[in-house]
Amino acid sequence: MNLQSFDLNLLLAFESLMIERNVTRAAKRIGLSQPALSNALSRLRRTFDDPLLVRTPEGMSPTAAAHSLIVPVRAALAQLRAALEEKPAFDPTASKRTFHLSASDHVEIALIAPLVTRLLEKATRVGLRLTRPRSLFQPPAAQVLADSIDLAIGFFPDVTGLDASIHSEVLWEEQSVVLARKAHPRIKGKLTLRQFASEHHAAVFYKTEGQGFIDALLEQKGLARRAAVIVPHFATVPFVVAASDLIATVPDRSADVFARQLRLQVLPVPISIPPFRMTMLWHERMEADLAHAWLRGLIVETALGSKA
DNA sequence: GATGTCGCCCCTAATGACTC
DNA sequence: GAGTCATTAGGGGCGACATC
Repeated sequence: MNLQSFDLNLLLAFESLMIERNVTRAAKRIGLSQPALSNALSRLRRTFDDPLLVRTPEGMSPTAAAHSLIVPVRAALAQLRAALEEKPAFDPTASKRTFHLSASDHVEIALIAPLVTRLLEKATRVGLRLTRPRSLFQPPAAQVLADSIDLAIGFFPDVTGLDASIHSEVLWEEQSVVLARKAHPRIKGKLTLRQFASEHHAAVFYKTEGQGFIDALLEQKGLARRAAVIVPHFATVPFVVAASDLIATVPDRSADVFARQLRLQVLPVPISIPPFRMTMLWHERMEADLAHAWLRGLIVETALGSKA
């Protein structure tokens, strides 16, 4: 590629698109009109000979090429920003900083474990301190992010109404799968919808009352399931499934981790469950913090690379 | 240095695709 | 059918380049 004929502003457009997964919001983010960003996207597509982001019912979904491109692009932009701001670059090998993260148990299993491996390779003295969010699906208040949490990572169904001071980036899209023990007497690599409804479940319920979304989906089809065990978090579920004939519907990343360790089979859910986006949130006051930008880059890199 | 031409990028407005 | 969002079309501004 000839760098002289490449508009480097396209990298900013690409970064913004990868963060927002929406052309309108990505345009607003970098101060362009929506058609201008749409045009920038089409130029990016021509340049890289790849659609990069494709329209889906859930929004603009990055291709494999976009995923592999964003890591070096982010690194290059971070270096440029550091150079332009004339601040010394963050040295991960020398830093003793401890980052405070808010994450659910699922995020800990799917992301934090591989993140720690990378952290130990690159920044032996940097620490992580994790706290459990008060509400799993509600983003923390802007003041909390500003004062006591460096990053909040989780499934936040509605990030459109966030305070303007909160920045967000989608890390990955999670699919749901079914876990059953390999020695299950009735399940051998396949699961019909009727069988899914008739088996006893280990269910994850964050609320103390009301109906779960899987129960609502089954009800639409005139079916119901029996939750023999209800727990408030994902971490217990694979152990319950491994020790019983119960089945459980869990996020695929956690399922992959536990299936390898606990002799479990992972099966497609025989009912259409929309994927949910795992998102990282941070306060705008962290934007100029090079150490924070470095950690965000490492998290994005880990999220892209830790999918089994 | 001044002027004209060309190409690029952004804008507004219109259109198309998709979902509910 | 209405609403949302991406794409396309046409026009204007601006910079690069060639010519005088």
